Amino acid sequence: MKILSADDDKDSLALIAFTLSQAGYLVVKASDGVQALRAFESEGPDLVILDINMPGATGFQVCEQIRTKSRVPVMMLTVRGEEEDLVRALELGADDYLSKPFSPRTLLARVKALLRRAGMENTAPLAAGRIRLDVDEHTVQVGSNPPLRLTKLELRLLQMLIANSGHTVSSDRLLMQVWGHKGSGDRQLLKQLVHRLRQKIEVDPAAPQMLQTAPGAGYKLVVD
Amino acid sequence: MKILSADDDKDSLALIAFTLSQAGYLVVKASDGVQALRAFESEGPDLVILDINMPGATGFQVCEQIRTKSRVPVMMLTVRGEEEDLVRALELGADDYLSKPFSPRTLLARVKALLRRAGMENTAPLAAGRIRLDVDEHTVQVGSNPPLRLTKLELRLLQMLIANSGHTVSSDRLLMQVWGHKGSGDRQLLKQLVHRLRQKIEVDPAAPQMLQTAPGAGYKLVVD
DNA sequence: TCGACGGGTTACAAAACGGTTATAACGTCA
DNA sequence: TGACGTTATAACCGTTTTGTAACCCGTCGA
Repeated sequence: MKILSADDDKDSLALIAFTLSQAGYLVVKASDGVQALRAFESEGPDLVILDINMPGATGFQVCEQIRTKSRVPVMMLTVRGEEEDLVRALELGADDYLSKPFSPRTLLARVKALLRRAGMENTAPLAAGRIRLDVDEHTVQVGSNPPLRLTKLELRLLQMLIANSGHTVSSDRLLMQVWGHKGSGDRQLLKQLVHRLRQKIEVDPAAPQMLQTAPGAGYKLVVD
Repeated sequence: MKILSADDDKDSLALIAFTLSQAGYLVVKASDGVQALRAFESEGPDLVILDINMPGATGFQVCEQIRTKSRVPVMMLTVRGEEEDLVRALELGADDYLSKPFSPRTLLARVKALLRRAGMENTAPLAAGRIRLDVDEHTVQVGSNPPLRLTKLELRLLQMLIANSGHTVSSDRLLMQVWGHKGSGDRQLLKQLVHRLRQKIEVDPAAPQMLQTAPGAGYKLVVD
């Protein structure tokens, strides 16, 4: 498990790196925003920890950049009392925050919780019932039918539904997970994507068996 | 979702209650530590917000008491610059803190984050007597009957009634909780919604057993 | 006895929702 | 560049949900 930590305060960075290393994580360090972005590109970490106040590019900018291309969990470090910063961070798509100063124990607990929530810890068995998903190939296989190619968005949607198979996932959450933060509120996008996905995976797209609608709530994947 | 807020500063308490109510939470108020503990016992809130400086019993004491019997998320309110307080609060088992003064937006963001972290956001198995509510699916199950689909408003109403099951909830309170500020004063909306909900969940909608009227006051959910 | 009031019921209109289709914008790759 | 697959935006339709108004019918006090 690889974690990218960016902070311009050497001591703080060292403490974070030490704590996480002790816990068995591989830590990549960056001491400013530009470095952080470069490291993000080259290392492809599973989680990112960003200090808000950094030279080069602020944590906000880095977070925003990362969110344009990835949904990797992001934790922001704020200084105590700067609530405005915090709100902005969450709005930019950060998944959690931690106020300095914090204890190593707290940091570790939060990191673990984030990884668990993102479903990173257990290599997500991307299958449910008769549906098997191949993320690398961008394909699904339903039953013993030949595999179908999926687009990026279709794949992500199906991924979310499979991860919660049997339970309804709210439209808002799907919007958030599939499109990132910007998509929130846009019903049409989801409507369309669901429609296209149904055309591909349902036997009779007009009477969906697997990708069912939960009126007023969202959608759910029904497996036998 | 029920939140207990304790603060001896009337203005502060009112602001918190208003903000959270607007966001759809059910708020229980307390203006000192003793009240807070009593309310905690009787209401069983899903989250507790405690001001540190309170007469009766300080936020510390209340937090400590709560922690002896519950793992409910606790947020502490501190005044800026009192670092020792903060550390002590976290040591006593508080999950988060907020420095006064704070913006409503900030409060809401933190509360949501806390509930999310506690896994309360949608998995709350809301139930009272023979009634079980599935917020994700937008369904109720009465006894062993097949689950019924509820609309958004019906769900919210039932949620409020279940959260206070056995006690009468005033019409004004329901109006506020279900529709937000705009609905205040409009009895007809509530009348209608109650009627529709009764049609769905009551065996004989003309003689309601569960969703009873408290004449001149409001409605209450009666469970065996 | 009357009439105002609160609550229940009925009926209908307005708005929101979900599915569908069409079309435009965008990105990629030959 | 142009063709293609993908994604975004808009319009339309039928259905469900919600809002609004009217009426009914008890109770209660003048």
